[in-house]
Amino acid sequence: MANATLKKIAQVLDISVSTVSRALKNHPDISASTKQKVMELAETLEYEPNAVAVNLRSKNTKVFGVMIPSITNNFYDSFVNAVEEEVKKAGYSLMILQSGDDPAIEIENLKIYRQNRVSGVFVCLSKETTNIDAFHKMKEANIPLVFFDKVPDNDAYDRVCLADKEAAEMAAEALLQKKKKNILAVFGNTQLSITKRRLDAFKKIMQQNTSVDVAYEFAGKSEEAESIAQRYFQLKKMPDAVFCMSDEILVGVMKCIQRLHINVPAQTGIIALSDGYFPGIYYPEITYVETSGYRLGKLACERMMECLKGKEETTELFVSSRFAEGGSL
Amino acid sequence: MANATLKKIAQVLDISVSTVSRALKNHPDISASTKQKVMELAETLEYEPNAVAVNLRSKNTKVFGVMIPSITNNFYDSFVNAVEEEVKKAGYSLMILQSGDDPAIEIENLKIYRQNRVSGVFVCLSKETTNIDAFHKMKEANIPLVFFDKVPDNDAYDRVCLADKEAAEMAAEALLQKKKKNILAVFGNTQLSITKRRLDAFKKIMQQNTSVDVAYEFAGKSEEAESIAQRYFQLKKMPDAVFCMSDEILVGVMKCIQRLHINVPAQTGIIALSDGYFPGIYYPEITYVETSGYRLGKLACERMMECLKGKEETTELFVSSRFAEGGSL
DNA sequence: ATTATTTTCGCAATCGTTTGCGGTTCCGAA
DNA sequence: TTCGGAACCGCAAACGATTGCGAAAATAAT
Repeated sequence: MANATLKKIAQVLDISVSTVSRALKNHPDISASTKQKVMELAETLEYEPNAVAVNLRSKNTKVFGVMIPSITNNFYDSFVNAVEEEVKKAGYSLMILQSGDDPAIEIENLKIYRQNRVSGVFVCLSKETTNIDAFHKMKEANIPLVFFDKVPDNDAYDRVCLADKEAAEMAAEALLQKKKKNILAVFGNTQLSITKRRLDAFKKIMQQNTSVDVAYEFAGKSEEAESIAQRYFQLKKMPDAVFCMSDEILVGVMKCIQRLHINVPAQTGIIALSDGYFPGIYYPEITYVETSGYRLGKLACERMMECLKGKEETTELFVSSRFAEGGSL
Repeated sequence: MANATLKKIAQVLDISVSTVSRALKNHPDISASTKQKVMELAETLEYEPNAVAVNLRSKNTKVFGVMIPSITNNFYDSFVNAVEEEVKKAGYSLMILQSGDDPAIEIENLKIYRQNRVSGVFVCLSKETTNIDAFHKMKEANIPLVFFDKVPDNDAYDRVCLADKEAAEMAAEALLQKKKKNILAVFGNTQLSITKRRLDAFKKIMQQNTSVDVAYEFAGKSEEAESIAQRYFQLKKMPDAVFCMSDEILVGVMKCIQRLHINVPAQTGIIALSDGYFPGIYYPEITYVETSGYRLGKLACERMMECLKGKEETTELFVSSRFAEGGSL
């Protein structure tokens, strides 16, 4: 008998629904014998509480929203993976929606989250989002928000980010230490704050060392990174090292490296900021500074849980970086 | 005023809750003037229906479950991507749970889906699952199930699969057409039915042509594929082509190719079964037979929608394959 | 003016669960 | 015998929305 309810159990035993409810929760008001009977019947009827009804009454759905530009992305994957692992321990589930980097869909999605009364939402902003008014409504609806990765420029929100500054600095210093003198540095979309932070930090280190020549380029997609690399590696004076701000860029650059049969690290060095998967698929493996989506997910969960406990002050938190030696520099 | 309810609107306008409900749904019983007032107030109060309450009453949550071994997997990603895109059109959302290839967690997850009264579940079985009794309960609870990719051997369930046989045949024939005579064919875990199907089809074609030498090897992970390739490419008689059953294997093989500086396709040809992303990151791009997670997702959705409409007969459906010319063969 | 018919709306039940409050029953103590 | 207090359980409201049915008011028909 699937879909048993408290009422059915009550009718069979000829007792009230409230007694059944209390018995199943081991409430002290109920006698041992009654509890026994109720629990046995519940067992044989395969009773399972209707979460929807429980949610309505408790006003707590135990569901978190996760909004990302696209799920087909290694970085977001590992973020989602971490979050799913973590919140499950506390009995929460995930409702994942993709924005497709479209602010209109983003707003639609927020509406869905509100209507479903999720307990909180993890948000990575789309590339195109400039106006974050829509997110205010969530605050009004008392739904905690934790931004990650692409976060708004607003101290009124909780944000967890990669330690972009630190990571870019580590990479820059590694390049200097290896005495690289003619560096191609490829960054992503300049609109993104993530790009700005990495770029600024990288530049700062480089400017301290005037004997180093750095060319800064920007690529929104792998293909652009590939053609940029193509251009530079056909110069008489080839770069002696390439810095890749992201996996996407690394992939593009490496395709060019393969095309031109450039020997790494003999002819040129490579260093990237990465989650760690892609650096491992090449030979030699790429030296990278880790920017872990997984650890970011864990951190975001921690923050979310604090929000649920009523923490008021908003903060910006960072996950630290780690240098991972490959053989490419 | 966030979290407005029908009741609040009713109180303000001094009318009944039912009238408010009908007015918002444009019910003919309600006068135009009343509708006007209700809708305006709903607008200013930013009323949004409580999906939880609606669900309880309608017994329809408009949420699908998606259970996969792990979300950090390109193939499942594109599947989930497709499903999310598709079901959103019909107003559905997704609740994603990972099994971690653990049958016990799988059963736990099914319970969560039942308690949340999801409208249906897309399931990819874990590698370890042998007993599928737990899935019977879903049928009893009247929750439609659509299995994909790793599906049970049971005609009582709906299944959508890649056309493994067809894809493996296409790849095999491409190898023959290119007059390859000494082929290394790397397959995945032999336990998986997906491996068996691909292997059988591939072998069948190859056996029709006795002049071709094929070495069959099996790798559960990228690293294993890499060391297998390493072994074969150090032989006096190098393979003149490699067949890779999956992206995972392709990545491992390609790492070896890079390590040994083997020229593709001059020294050896490569062909793979793949979703299409990884073949594009190498130069030359890898020739592959497409096994699209995305299209599998679309197909699974179609089937799910039919289940909701009450289709009784269960079927096994396949997504066709497509040959994609790279430059690696 | 009286009856018939619309138009317009409210009552109350329902979905399944939880919980404050009050009401029996029963036991032992005064 | 009577009172006090556990021990045990049910009533009813609540969460928010939907809907069949009946009722009042307004309009039309006779």
